[in-house]
Amino acid sequence: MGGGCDRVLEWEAGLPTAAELTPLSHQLIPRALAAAFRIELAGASSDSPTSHLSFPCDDDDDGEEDEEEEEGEPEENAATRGGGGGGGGGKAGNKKARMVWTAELHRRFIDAVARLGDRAAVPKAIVQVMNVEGITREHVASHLQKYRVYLKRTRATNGSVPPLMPTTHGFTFSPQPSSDTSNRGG
DNA sequence: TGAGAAATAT
DNA sequence: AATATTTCTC
Repeated sequence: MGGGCDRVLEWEAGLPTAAELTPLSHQLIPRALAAAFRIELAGASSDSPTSHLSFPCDDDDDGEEDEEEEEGEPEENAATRGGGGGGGGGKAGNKKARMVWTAELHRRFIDAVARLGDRAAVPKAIVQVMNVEGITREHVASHLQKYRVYLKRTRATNGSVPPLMPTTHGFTFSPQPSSDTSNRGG
């Protein structure tokens, strides 16, 4: 089964292009880091303009237990999906619904945080580098808490055993920032 | 205004 | 339990 340690960022193609990163480099990201991206992106010259991920929102007014799915919209998690995702039929203009943090969304989140670094891993920046449609600062802010709490928990108990997350999402992210790791300087 | 954390609500 | 919302502080 292929697999093993697949740290291959397949969604790498969905990363924001230089044009989108440029505005970020204004002050959010250290120039050295931003510059590194430019090099990568420049050399990659990948297609995929911008894959917009969106959450499978289902408006449910009364929301207490019991929920039925009538719409013909198959619950398609953006996860395990390359770009297609909501681009196909999902039309924007969704209402507010509970955000479903799929593994894919997590990846964007984790990766965004990793790229920015503890220094700039703020909701505002994360939201931007994730480039997920419909996501808000509050969304990531809320999850950021969970994420941080999770880290604290794992670190507090033991700094190396719990590779798995007690959730259905599976927070399996490697401590490795990435191959580029251009955080040099200083 | 924006982020971080805790409490709190659904 | 997971996510959202609110409250408070910096």
